[in-house]
Amino acid sequence: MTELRADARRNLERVLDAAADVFAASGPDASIDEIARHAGVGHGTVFRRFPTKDDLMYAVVERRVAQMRAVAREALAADDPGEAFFDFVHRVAELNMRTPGLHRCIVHCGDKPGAADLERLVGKIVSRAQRAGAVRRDVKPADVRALVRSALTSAPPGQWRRYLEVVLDGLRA
Amino acid sequence: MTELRADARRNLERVLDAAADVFAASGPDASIDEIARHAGVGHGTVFRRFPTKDDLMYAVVERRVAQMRAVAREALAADDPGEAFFDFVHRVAELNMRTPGLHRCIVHCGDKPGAADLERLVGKIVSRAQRAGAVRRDVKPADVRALVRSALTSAPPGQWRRYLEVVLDGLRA
DNA sequence: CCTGAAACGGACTGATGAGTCCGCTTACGT
DNA sequence: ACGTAAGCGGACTCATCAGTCCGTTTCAGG
Repeated sequence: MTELRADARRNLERVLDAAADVFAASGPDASIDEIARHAGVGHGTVFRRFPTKDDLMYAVVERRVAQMRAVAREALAADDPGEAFFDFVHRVAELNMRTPGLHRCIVHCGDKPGAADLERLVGKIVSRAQRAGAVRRDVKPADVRALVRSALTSAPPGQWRRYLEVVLDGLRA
Repeated sequence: MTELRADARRNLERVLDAAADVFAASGPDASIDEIARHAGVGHGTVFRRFPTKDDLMYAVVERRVAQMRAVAREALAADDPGEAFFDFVHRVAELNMRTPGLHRCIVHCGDKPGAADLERLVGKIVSRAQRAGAVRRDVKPADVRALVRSALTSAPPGQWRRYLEVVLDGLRA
């Protein structure tokens, strides 16, 4: 069952690549038809591998979530908890704002794929920074995520760094 | 032409009231059919008065924008510029968060209706507060609006006051 | 080769929602 | 009261998009 025919595997890759491109460009509203066209296959082919549009989106989003987990693990290994936290936020923001459409897909997915793990890591980063007195104590990790995310998505193109600084200033103890 | 027949005027009011209710409950995605049903008229009747859905939404949004203008004028009349600014933001937030759906409509409208005027008033409030040293100088009125708005819309139900405080802290000089 | 299973792709369905049209109804001036 | 224009409402069109189905094509093992 894991053994796909050669053409099938090729098409599967094409679909995933196309989906990454199109979702990155148009966000979660991208249509399956457009992705299929971009991949050079019929949309029936897409649906055979991914029964629903969300399934396809999760597959694309998963890669990004994995990257973020890696960044989070690095932050936990760093020495200064406060610096680690702010650096982590900056790096994740940088990662996501390179493809704002994909970022909106992550939001749309409600963090379904490998989110629990990432959530746990972020929780550690935040509470460590709070214990070190670098971050105000009346916020939870979910609050940090929501606030940062909203600053990023509401900023006009090219302005998100400034907006992020404002929110991060507000988060300092 | 401005003289509507009595039944027409009655229906127009019903439509506007229904639209206010439904948009407040469901945001900009509310369908014309639902509004018409809620008003007890056919949807043809709605379209006769408001050629497009956006026209109807603007009409509803206009009322709220007028309220905000009034609050802004009060703020400009206050003595302490810094206090006036933060108080203004709080009051506008309070106003909008009582009907989050309508708030989303305002966002959707991109501030089309009477926004220029409101924009101008807010500009004065902000720069006055900046001159008084209460607000950081590297933000423009549009930034304030975007940041506050994003904090409000991204907060979980009941949490928006906390989120607003974080952003306002970030905006202080 | 040659055959059968796997894969393909596009026609089709079904749902939704904006906006149009027109035959019927109703207000209101005379 | 009555004629008519304003008003009504819902059936209809049109577009979009997710998801299904099935006749045809293509791969791969013997």
